[in-house]
Amino acid sequence: MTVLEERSDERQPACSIQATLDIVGDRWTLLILRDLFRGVRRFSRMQHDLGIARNMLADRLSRLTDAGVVAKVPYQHRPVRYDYVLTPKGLDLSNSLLALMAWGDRWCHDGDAPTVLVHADCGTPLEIATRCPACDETVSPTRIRSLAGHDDTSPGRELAAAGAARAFQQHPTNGGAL
Amino acid sequence: MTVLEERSDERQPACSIQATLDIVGDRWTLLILRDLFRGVRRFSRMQHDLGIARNMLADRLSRLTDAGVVAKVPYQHRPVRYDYVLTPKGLDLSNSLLALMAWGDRWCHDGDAPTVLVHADCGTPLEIATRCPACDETVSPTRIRSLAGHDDTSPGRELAAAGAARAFQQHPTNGGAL
DNA sequence: CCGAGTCAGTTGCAAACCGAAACTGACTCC
DNA sequence: GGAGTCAGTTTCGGTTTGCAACTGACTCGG
Repeated sequence: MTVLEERSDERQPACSIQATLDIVGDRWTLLILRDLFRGVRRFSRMQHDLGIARNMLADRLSRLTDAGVVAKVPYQHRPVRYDYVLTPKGLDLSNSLLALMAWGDRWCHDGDAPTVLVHADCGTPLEIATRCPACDETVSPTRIRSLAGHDDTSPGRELAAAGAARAFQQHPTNGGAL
Repeated sequence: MTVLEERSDERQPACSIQATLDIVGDRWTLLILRDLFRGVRRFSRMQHDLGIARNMLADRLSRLTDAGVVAKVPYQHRPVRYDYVLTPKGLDLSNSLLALMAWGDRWCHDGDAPTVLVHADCGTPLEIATRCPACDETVSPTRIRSLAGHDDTSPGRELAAAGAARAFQQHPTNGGAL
């Protein structure tokens, strides 16, 4: 039992972030998914791109396949050789990858992104955002509240965002990136 | 040198996803950030919430502090005890966390989210989306193209999304989540 | 002022994880 | 038919992880 699956003991039984990390919460797994999104489909190509050990790659791909995130489609028989392609479940991770990438662009590369993602229809650089469908506007972290889904008791808790922002203001000496 | 920092050998020197993962690409780190977003600020509370070993927690918090994602603000002297709060850099990770959470809601809990995030101003459940600011619309993964930022040669590559979707259609027998 | 309790963080050690290299089949190409 | 490629699997030693116990430095009640 590896660290990737051991969380079945469920300390936070119903946390979706934990559930997601149980599947993709591993540096190699996320980098493999990045490669898949970029169109890399072959074992050897990924191995070369990532510099990952082959046993690790084989292990991660089979986990992803078991999880239904990736599917193996044979491109050759005897010996069977597979392309690894994203399933709909895997494609749906694009927002997550994009959000991580956007953060890296902003904070690790001073905003000048190594690769820019643009809208295929008009060429405009894309952005990722939390939105309120009713107000039809982008919502800042300070305007987010969490609501218990079922078995919790606190309705409408303030997320840390606002509080943290306040607390942080009071100590402007800390934090490198201010 | 841990797995968290060893990537300075830079196989993909300018990949923002890799850069991001160098900082937060670790299951504990992301769960710690989740707690911070929820308003947990004390060492002992996090330790109890997460079930993480204290040395791990101390290590991760000091990494996050070094990275400027978290700041320590003392709430007591002799002995100095700290609140851990998100810096602006840390707050900016909310989109990433939300995207991971949304994915877990959809694919690990059949869509019935354990916790729902709503707009503080109107109570509407939020969504996270990739958007084109010019077209003012949500962009699906298949309509995304990648553009090299500077030192690459391939302008306007098709991301895997479209191709993978096609390839996957041709083999509808694979993949658990169809 | 004393002893119990709490809290943040460190140290020791066994277990789990990781990656390099070697190995295995089963081709493909000349 | 021999060399080369490809997708893994196995082996093995070093690194990392995490539990448990320990260390300071308080706080609190009396």
